[in-house]
Amino acid sequence: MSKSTQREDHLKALYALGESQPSSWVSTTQMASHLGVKPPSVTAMVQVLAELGWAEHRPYHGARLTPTGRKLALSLVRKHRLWETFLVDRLGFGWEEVHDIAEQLEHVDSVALVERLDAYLGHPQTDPHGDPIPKADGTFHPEGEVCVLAELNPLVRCEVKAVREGSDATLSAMSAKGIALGSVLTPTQIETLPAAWLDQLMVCKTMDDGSAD
Amino acid sequence: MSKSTQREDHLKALYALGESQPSSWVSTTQMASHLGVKPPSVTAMVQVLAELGWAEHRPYHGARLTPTGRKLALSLVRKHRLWETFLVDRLGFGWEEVHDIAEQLEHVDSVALVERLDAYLGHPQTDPHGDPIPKADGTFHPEGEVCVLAELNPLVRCEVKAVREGSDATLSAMSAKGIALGSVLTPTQIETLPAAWLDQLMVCKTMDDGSAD
DNA sequence: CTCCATTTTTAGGCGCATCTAAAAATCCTG
DNA sequence: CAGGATTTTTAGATGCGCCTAAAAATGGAG
Repeated sequence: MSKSTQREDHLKALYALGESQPSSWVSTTQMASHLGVKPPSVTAMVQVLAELGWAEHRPYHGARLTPTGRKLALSLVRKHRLWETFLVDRLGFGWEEVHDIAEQLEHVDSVALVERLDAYLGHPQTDPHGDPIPKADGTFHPEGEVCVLAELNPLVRCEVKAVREGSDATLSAMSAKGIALGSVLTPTQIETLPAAWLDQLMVCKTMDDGSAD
Repeated sequence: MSKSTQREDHLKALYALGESQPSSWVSTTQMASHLGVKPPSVTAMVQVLAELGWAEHRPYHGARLTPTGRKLALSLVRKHRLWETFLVDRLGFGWEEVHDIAEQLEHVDSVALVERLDAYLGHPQTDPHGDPIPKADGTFHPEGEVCVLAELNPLVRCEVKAVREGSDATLSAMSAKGIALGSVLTPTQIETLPAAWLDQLMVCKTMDDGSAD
């Protein structure tokens, strides 16, 4: 709120249109129709974003995010997708109902809130639509990044990469269940595991079903 | 958001100052210092609220909510306190950190969101500061109102008023634990009860310790 | 390469919420 | 109850984000 909802919306539009497009310059007309305002309003706002160092404006050619602007846009996307996840996973909304509400929630200004929400939701990697959730530093969870099994959200096929703080007893119990480094776990399989293991198994998403090789 | 955050803030100020005061007329200067703006700004806004039918304005004497305005103000208080409860109970914030965040969240406009949040939190009757949370209809949970034990939030001393859907076995198990109509349950006691009972026991808050009579 | 159609920016206004300064009403004191 | 001190409202201006209409730049067709 403090930093102006409108600026944030223009920033997000610039990001959304810039990513999905071959040429990196986004026209003000495009942004205008995306935002539901008239082109002159966009021109004015783009000039403000340029003064803030969040965007470049090449008159009569279009606008483009600066690295700073991109980071800010990603933090908005992050907030939006975390809130959507909360609304669907926790409050039981249908995925098609949540966009407008998340649109409002994403403008709430509190770093602590976002980070606590992220932790509360189990550091989800994608939102309910399956779109990836940027991390706090503005990067994405790369395909194949290692995380704690407990934080794998949504549950997907994954490969065991390491075991943390495992006693000998735990390790043998795991191998008794056929779990070892390189094992592939399916969502259904994961749900049958002892809760304590979820914090010990380090995994990464995989397409490999573990049968080959 | 849609209805203007500022109007809502003025409405809330009017409610807050009007409730805690003997005379029902609130001066614009009071509101101004409460809101951190200058008196002329409040005058202007109060005139808008008056046109909307949310407040009465008696020039040079002060302002006062209409019944409609009071209902709107209560729905804002409701949202504020529900969000505070969420932030503390679910996200683990300290009670002193949450006011500013709740201040932003309360302006999010979605009836469905508030009602789902309320249910998710277990229909709490008070917020983390102990202030009562208005119900959706703008009334408060009266002292002594009957609710399901599962929805008693926060846990306080309460009296058993009825048992819902209890099989004979359940009822005798309850009496074995000393629970009957009129029994008084303490928070520590409640935590030891079988989870299933929480949905069956109808209780109301009480000060009575059940020993007399 | 010129000229016209299209896109984009500039110019000039409007509504909202705020401000300061000045005018008006109230209230308090003698 | 008169007059000055205080409170409150009115008047007029500012910043922000939006608009429409007009001017300027681009770019494509002949």
